[in-house]
Amino acid sequence: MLTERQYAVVMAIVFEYIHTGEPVGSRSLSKKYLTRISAATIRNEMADLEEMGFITQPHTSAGRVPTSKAFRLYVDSILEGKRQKSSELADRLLDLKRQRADFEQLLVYSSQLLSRVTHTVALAASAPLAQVRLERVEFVSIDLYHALLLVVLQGRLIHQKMLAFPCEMSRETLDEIARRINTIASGKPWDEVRDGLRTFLLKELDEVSESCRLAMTEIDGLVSAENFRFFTTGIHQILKLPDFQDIGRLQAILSLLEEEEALSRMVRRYSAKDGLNVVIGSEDPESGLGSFSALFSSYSGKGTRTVLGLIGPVRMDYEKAIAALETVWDGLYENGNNSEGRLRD
Amino acid sequence: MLTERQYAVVMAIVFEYIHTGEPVGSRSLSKKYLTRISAATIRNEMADLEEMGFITQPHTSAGRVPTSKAFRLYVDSILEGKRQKSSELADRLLDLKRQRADFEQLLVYSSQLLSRVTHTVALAASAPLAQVRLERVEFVSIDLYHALLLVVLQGRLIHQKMLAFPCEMSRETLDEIARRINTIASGKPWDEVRDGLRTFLLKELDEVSESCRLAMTEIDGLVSAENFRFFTTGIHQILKLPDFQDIGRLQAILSLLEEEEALSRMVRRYSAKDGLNVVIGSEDPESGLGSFSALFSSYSGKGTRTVLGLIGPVRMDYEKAIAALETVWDGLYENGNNSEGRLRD
DNA sequence: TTTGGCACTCGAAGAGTGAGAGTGCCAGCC
DNA sequence: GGCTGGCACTCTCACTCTTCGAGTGCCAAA
Repeated sequence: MLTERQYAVVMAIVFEYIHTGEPVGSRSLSKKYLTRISAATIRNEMADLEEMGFITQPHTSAGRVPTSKAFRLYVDSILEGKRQKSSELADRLLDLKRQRADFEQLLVYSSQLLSRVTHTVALAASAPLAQVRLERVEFVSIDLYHALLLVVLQGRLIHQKMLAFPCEMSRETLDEIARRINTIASGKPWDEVRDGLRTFLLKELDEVSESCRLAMTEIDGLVSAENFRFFTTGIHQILKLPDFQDIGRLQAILSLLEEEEALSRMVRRYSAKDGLNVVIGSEDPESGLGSFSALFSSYSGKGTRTVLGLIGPVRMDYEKAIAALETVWDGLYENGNNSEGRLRD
Repeated sequence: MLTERQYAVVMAIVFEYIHTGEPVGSRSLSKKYLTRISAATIRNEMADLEEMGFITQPHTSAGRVPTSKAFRLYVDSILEGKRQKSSELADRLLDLKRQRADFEQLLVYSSQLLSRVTHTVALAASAPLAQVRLERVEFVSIDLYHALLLVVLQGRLIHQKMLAFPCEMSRETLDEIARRINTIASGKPWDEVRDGLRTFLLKELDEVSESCRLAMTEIDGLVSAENFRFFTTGIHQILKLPDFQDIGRLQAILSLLEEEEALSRMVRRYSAKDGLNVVIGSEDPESGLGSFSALFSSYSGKGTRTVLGLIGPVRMDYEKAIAALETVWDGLYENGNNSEGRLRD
């Protein structure tokens, strides 16, 4: 539906706008990018493109600003092509991996790295999948009234909760409870076993039923929801950008970043399918991104869903940002079996 | 060294400045606060006070702005008196406590509450004391090459680390290692046992020495440093304040909040003694607080040091903020044995 | 020692102006 | 028919000038 020339004009406008932040005029386009077409011709094309919704004018007699539709076109064109990996970034990630941190920690370090390199807010998240399998349950007795409940999930994912019992619970009792739970539930997807387990326990283990019931509801809360754990870094990075001297826009994004609930909804919505996704804030007012864009790389494997993302201004350097995210993401998962947080070296 | 009247003038200037944010003129002082003294007299006093360093003029023919010296005077006068507790705040905290969360979680909730009420950034931190006693060490075997190392410290403080072993480690071996460590080290302050333990282990447990040595260095890193764990909330709160429409100041504080290292240094420096401390940023340029002030409430008990704090603009409502912090802090620790994160109800 | 009065200072806000960038449209050219 | 150069028009931005008001400092009188 776009002629080749119109496409070229849109791309040039987006490119120029990303690099200057100012409305783009026909003359500068003709001079810098499309030297074979005159400014007047570009003006005509621009009028059409404006009608089609790719660009707008902040006011008469100003240049054109790309709309989210144009950004989408631009981003898709980048995603289609191949990006060059930054070998420097890959090296620095390798350094991180040598520090033998666990996977979650590595994820945090990676996001810090990303944030510094791209001058955006980086976001890392991991969540157990709903259908994750329960490996086993274990109690670590702390004193007579307290125990640490460890839920070991598939893929070495561990959730834990300190439990307070209303009555004395000996180590032996706890071990026995854990043994019984494991006999029934180990190896099964948690959402399948949960209900059966609860009724079983409440009926069979009458002598310790009160504590058991308590423990059960706790376990429930631990894994039942597909809750992301979030790590964000680099808020100060976006303050450096010339775009956000105006506080109002910052407020929106900071509220979003501090509100795990909203953040979780946003991430779940836009990282639904594995791989790299680009969300342009103004494309969907309900995203909560406002005048920001986000990139998400996500992957579901053995029990966990992992997301690594960037949040930056709509006119961020997508090419660089996408390349950086891909480089880091691939670095995280490369060496085959190293994925899923394996710690072997 | 200040006459009674000079003192009154300083207090009135600070009070008015806190509530308006504008330089305070002699006329409005005479009208609003010191009705028995004429503006001309106040002008004379102001000239003296300026010489003494309590107030400054942003430019000739503007009102006076209090300096950190004046703020300090004001804050001290508040701390001397008694504040009224907000019963609403106390009630909301009680609600939180009923949710049976562990102490650290409760601390986080409390700080969120504080942030909302005072419109400042709230900061919660907890750290094991250097001389904390080791209760015991436990390994939870995950698979042949991985185990979760749990270090149980005095006061139910738990540190943990996922360990990767370079060779197979059976559950029995791990239990044996833990048993030996516990025999020697349990009940002793960690910094005392550490060195002896290391040499003991490296010599005695030769057959599993490589893994042991690894485990030991990990334990070391877990407790050796007095590392605060930080939780901050409410960054978006300070964006609402009229003072910080200027990005530069925000940048300083956001960098500080995102840099755990610097934050830790700052907190350690200003919450050295138990109780409530007020830091006025401009009083000490090295604080990193810039044009912000901070309140810290801190307490060291059975193994942990806990800090709850607020960071707000220098001209924050200290009276309200101090009262709020005190209310929440007392709420956290009241009911005697409920302190230290006891979970009984 | 305190007070009223007066001249002076300075910044904030508003109006006016010119420069510059950009557009839309028209008429001519390939 | 599509492309281009030219021209009139529009709108913002930055700058200057002016006015207004709040506030001071100082002096002389009570």
